[in-house]
Amino acid sequence: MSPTVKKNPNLKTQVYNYLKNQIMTGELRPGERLIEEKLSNDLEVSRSPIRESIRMLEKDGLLKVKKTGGVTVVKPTMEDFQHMYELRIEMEPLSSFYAAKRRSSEQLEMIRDSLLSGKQITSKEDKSLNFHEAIVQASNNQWLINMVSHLRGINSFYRKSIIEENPFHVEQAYIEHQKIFQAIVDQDSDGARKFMKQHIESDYNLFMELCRKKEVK
Amino acid sequence: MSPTVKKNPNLKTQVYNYLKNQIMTGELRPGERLIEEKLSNDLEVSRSPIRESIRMLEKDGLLKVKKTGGVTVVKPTMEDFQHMYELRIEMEPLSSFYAAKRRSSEQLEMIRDSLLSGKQITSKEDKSLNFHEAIVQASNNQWLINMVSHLRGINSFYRKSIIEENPFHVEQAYIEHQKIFQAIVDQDSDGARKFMKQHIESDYNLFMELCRKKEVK
DNA sequence: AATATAAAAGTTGTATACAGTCTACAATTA
DNA sequence: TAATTGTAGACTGTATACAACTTTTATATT
Repeated sequence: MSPTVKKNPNLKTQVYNYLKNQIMTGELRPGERLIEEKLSNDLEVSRSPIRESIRMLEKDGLLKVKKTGGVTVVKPTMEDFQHMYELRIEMEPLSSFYAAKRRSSEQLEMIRDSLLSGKQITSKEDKSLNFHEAIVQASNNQWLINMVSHLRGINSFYRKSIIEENPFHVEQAYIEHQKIFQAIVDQDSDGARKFMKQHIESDYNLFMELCRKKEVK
Repeated sequence: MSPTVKKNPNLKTQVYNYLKNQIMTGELRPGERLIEEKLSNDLEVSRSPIRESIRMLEKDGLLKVKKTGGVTVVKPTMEDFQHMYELRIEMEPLSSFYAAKRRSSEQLEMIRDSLLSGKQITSKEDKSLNFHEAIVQASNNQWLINMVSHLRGINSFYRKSIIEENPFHVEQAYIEHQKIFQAIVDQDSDGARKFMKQHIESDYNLFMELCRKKEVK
């Protein structure tokens, strides 16, 4: 056997990735119930790896067990959203702060790349994800990376659950990204923190505005 | 085991709690490997609930899989510790901030109780856990509660892993707690945030000092 | 027709079986 | 002696079996 051939990750990991993706993309709707045996048939694996991946997704906050038994996709409320922003508005600036302090030159390049690729995006997809992701990575704090990635993931899923169309203010975002980037280049950690805070705040305001429009409709 | 009448929480939850406790108290040492079959024999349950609780503990950051397969108790480094404090030093003040804003009168009573019970503790155990826990709860932000509880849990476990004896500065801590509490009573959210930040900072300094002493020895 | 009750179907929780993989150590060869 | 191969035993990953619960549907009672 060739030693170069990468072995497939185990089934529980594949199932985990599959389900996570289904939830994130909205194929599995909030509130929808997951039936282990049905998944078992559809994916052609036994229930064992399915149950294990369900436990992981529970911990991710994407699934929740009903008191009676049985799991459903989490159904976010506006309050959840509010609470998540209360966190993001502190933690993302924190990640900028440490990114400015500790980024390696490779990491700086990663951030620059994602900044530039974000310039020419359509309003359909949120490539700014990459910019933010590159910044947390550059914070070089594994705990911060995990928490912020997690928050951003759920946040984007929640956002999709609450408002269907999701226009991003591309021009505005790009300007804000530039300011953050420059501060990180200059290793101006306080500036990086401040600009990121403003950026998240304006994202929050945009979101709230969209929610209000939706209510009116 | 015996399929007699068992109404109580399911086995995976019991196993999860048991293992978590074992890890937190240090019965299971950092780096130690967990053998599913051995646990299965010891606890007299099958491997199924054991595997599921292992997946949960992995997500908690208490266990990690080795590339070869098999899980071990996480072995924290000083860098981990540093990184966790970088987070706590932001998030605990944040929880104080929202506690001051949103605490119910019942929650305020809970905080008062834990403040007073913390007054007469020995230096052996950290009852101040309760004070901090009561405060996050009063933030009424479920996401913040989860993250801070998680951080505090791991932090205390890590602390135990690095320095054996763990003297707390009871008097000093009580004074700081009082200031935080008063700010929460007064709904002075900025004050609550500031005092909590000072408190965590002084905790951090104490910890670093202990580490240095240990190195010298 | 409404309500209570029992039988059936659907689902989860747990145990067990088994195959493939890894580890350790003894036997073999250079 | 050192390196290599073989092999038994130890573990894990996955599948399957089955009992206990739930929910639904059907039946009986009033």
